[in-house]
Amino acid sequence: MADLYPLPASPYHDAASEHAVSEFWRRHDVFRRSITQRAGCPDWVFYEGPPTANGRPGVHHAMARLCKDIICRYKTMTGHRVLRKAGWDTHGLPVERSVEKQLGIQGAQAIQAYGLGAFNDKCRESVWSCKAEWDEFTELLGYWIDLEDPYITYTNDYIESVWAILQRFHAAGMLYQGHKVVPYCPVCATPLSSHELANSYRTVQDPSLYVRLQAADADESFLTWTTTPWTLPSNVALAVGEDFDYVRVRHGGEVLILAEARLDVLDRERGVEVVDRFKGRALLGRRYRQLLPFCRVPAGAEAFKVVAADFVTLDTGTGIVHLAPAFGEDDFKAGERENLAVFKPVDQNGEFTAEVEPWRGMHVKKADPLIIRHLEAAGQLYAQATYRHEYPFHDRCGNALIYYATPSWFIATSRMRDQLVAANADIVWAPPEVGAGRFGNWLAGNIDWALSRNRFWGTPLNVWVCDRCGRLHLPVSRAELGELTGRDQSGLDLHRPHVDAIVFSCAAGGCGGTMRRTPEVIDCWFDSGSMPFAQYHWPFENQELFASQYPADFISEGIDQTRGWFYTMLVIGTFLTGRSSYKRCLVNELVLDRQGKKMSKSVGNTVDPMAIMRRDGADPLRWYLVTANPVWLPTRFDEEGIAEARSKLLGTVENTYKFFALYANLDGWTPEPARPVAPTVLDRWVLSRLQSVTASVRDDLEAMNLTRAGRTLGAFVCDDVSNWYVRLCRKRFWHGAVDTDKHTAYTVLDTVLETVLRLLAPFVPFTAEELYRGLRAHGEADVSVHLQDFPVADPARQDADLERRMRAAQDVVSLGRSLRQDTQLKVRQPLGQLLVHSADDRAATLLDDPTLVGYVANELNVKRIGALADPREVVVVTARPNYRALGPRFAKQAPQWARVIEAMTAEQISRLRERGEIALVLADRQEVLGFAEIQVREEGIEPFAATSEAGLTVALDTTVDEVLRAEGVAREIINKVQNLRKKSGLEVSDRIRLVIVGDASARAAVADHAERIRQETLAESLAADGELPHRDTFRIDDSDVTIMLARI
RNA sequence: GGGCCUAUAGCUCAGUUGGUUAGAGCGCACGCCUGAUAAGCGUGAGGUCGGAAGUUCAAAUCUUCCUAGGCCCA
Repeated sequence: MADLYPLPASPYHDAASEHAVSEFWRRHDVFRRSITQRAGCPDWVFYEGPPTANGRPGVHHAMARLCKDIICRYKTMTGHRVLRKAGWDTHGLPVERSVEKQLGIQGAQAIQAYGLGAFNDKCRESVWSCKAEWDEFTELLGYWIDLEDPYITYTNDYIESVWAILQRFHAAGMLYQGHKVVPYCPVCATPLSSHELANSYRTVQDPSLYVRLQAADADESFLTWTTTPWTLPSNVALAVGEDFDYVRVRHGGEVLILAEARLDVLDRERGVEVVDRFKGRALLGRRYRQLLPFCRVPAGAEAFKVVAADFVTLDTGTGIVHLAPAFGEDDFKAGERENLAVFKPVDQNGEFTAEVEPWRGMHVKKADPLIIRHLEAAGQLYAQATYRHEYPFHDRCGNALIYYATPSWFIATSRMRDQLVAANADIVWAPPEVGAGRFGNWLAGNIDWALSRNRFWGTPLNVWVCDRCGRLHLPVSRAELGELTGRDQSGLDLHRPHVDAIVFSCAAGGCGGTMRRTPEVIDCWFDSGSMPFAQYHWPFENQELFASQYPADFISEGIDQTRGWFYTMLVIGTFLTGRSSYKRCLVNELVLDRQGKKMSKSVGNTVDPMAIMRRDGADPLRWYLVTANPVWLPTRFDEEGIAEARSKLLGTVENTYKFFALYANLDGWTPEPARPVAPTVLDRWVLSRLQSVTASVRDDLEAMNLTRAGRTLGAFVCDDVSNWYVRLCRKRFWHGAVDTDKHTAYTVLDTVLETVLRLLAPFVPFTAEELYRGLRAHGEADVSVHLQDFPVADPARQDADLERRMRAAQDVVSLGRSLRQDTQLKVRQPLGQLLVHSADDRAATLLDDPTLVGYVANELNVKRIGALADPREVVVVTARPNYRALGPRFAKQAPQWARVIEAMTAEQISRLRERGEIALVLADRQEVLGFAEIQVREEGIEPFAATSEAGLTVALDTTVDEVLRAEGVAREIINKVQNLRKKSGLEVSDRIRLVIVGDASARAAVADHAERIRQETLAESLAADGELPHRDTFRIDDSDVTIMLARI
């Protein structure tokens, strides 16, 4: 017959036991039912931030998904319907990259040559290259997400939603074309995104020029500095720091202007005479002559003047920075602000255009030496040297990148700044500083969103431009394209190159032009930020579903999403609905290696979560990641921590279940709610703790503090349930019939286990499920902990006073053990008495409770526990100041009063003890002090050993008289016999014959306790001499005792 | 260079509104239990709280600066 309460499948937690749980979930459709059974309940809306399936899942994904999973499972159990639609981010450069690698080609031209259609087809496949691994990852981790019906950003429906959103931005006048300075590879003729630059910096020597620019209105020159001579023909302004100090110096035969802090760059030998000193702001608006007069200033633009900029530093150069807006982002922004001309005499291959006549057709870097020579000849070069610095290179072709202004489409998000800041104020952030700090600062300094990418695999920018009148039109669907072109476009793939071929005539009256699509694709962050809308094909379908699922109650991602998904979600949601698309956001930090270094493939310190989960299962990893460190702090990943999670939490909870199952199976016990119970103080205590823990865990989960919730729960399971309750209750399960007390014990332990498993379910869903089913299924096929409600604390069962008393009992035990350790009196040696005292009522209430006293006496092996009426009897008392009370009362005098307290005599202390207060004098001042100001400490005197902690004093009578000694020896002998039995390979139930040979005192001890020795060692006979096969000799209480035994 | 975060025992982390005796787990040492046993329990050693200055009667805690690490952005 099968056990009523089956034991876990594996002796200890591993992947196999979890696999069985997974199978159960699949067979009984538990995930789906956990949602459908909450139909009609309030929605708790969750949005999945889409991962890309063409990279392998890493341990940081495990962290992020855990945060989502725990909250979603919790909310489901608290009676919400939590739809969890999966999503996949499928567009973007990483996908293109991997396909280029796979095809062995690189660069825009190579892709064009390969064929855009074929290339994008490859991208579409490549997106799923790691799909199988992701599926396994999701399954192994126990991450419950609806993979059947995910949103996929490359589908036509999704693209239509994105288009519809962008069209609205356009309709609101928020879309415009401008310029953006981007890192650019002139050899590959391709712009790079800034994150592609991350690892491409190298230290190089570049020319470093000091150049003089002749002032237009005086016989003096501005001295500037550059490491990119080729940008000098494009110079349109000089930037200074408004608040920096600048000087005019007579130097050789000339007058130069530069920052005072940079005077060192001048050649001292030519003489340096400072003739004037002023702030940078005095220079603003000054004009100078164009250095290399190749480019013309277009009408309406400014050029060749001094402007202010906050990026000017005094670390290098002259404090006067040369600006070429086409070739530097700072320069470009300053240029926009100051309405400066943009000279861009460099073509897309990085070669000078015809404007720069002397060097036209020459690659800019190659022209550097020629430019230097030219300046030298013209007397404009003050000095030259070389400069070592970091400069970016294209990691594909190895060529130096240049910063280069390219046309780009923007969304004018800076106009929404106030709205964005207001919407952010409504978001609950965990931890709060992310919202207030990093994210808030970023919003406050919001700049327009550069939306377009000159790439291939992405949502095409749905901007069609008339080639005659320049009018824009943004179609939003295949249907609209059909109308515009007069052809059925329902089968059209909304990707390049197919959409590139779509042209239609301009609708503007009498224009007659042709509208063609602008070639860019959209930043894939716009895709993912559109997901609240696009996942339901809004606004074309599912209006009601959308309305019920907007905004999200909860999202959770890594901190790296601050300016990624968190931002794009906020912008798009706020623009379309006036509010953020998410109400709460739980942020998780990176997972670092053991040394606190970032994990990276090249360093080889990555951790493979799959390998861990395939071996140990997911629950140890889950528990470790959540409880090791607050999820929003960087976690140093330590595999030993996983083993600890397994042995500590999972091992303990499983062991507690096994303990219960062992006896409940023997007794055939099942819950009988109607049968009367008689709870002991221990029962009431553990149930009270259970309520307190439940309340605390709920509070923490509501506040998205997963770590504290987990730690509270773990401490309860290990310390309170297993280590104290079960330990002290074991005997209740031993004796025969199921009487009221035994039934009560079963009922309480069953309740505690059942509740704990529901509390644990969101954190360790496999273990909780396996044990919960063991406890409750009884052959019913589809019982699942994940279909239950999350526990609610019952204040009626909470007893704060009892918890406090029990705490005191635990403290007394701990102090008593400490005393035994100090005095070398092992617990096996019985002692006569233990005395307890506390300034408050803890000792008294503890002593009033005979059950608690019994536990303590048993744990400490003492015959009697009593009150320590007058601590002076057994202890030396000292008074210690309590600064917490003294400080506010005496302020500066506090340390002096502290010294008065420390000097109190024994008489004074006992007077304080008796009356609760005492008058003390400092200088001429007399004050009445009480226990609030004075703490009394005790230390033992013979024969008592005493110690105190937190106002609780314990004194142990160390007297060992003949009776106690004999009992101690007897217990020692029992212990040795048991060890010898075990060593000799006997079964626990084997009966034995026993011979104990020792000196007179040992014989006396054995004689006194013969009955007990026989009973505990299962000895049929006990003799003082003889020969038996198994023997050993021990040193007990300073004499040799030989023990022999034989199995009967 | 800027913003945000972190630094406490050998390791991983707690430490409430400032209160003088800074805690836990692991590891280590010693010991206990042997009727939850491929388990369980206890005790102990170990810290000038990253560094420096300041505020205060009192600083791990508040302020400033510095150092190291992380994330994001230039």
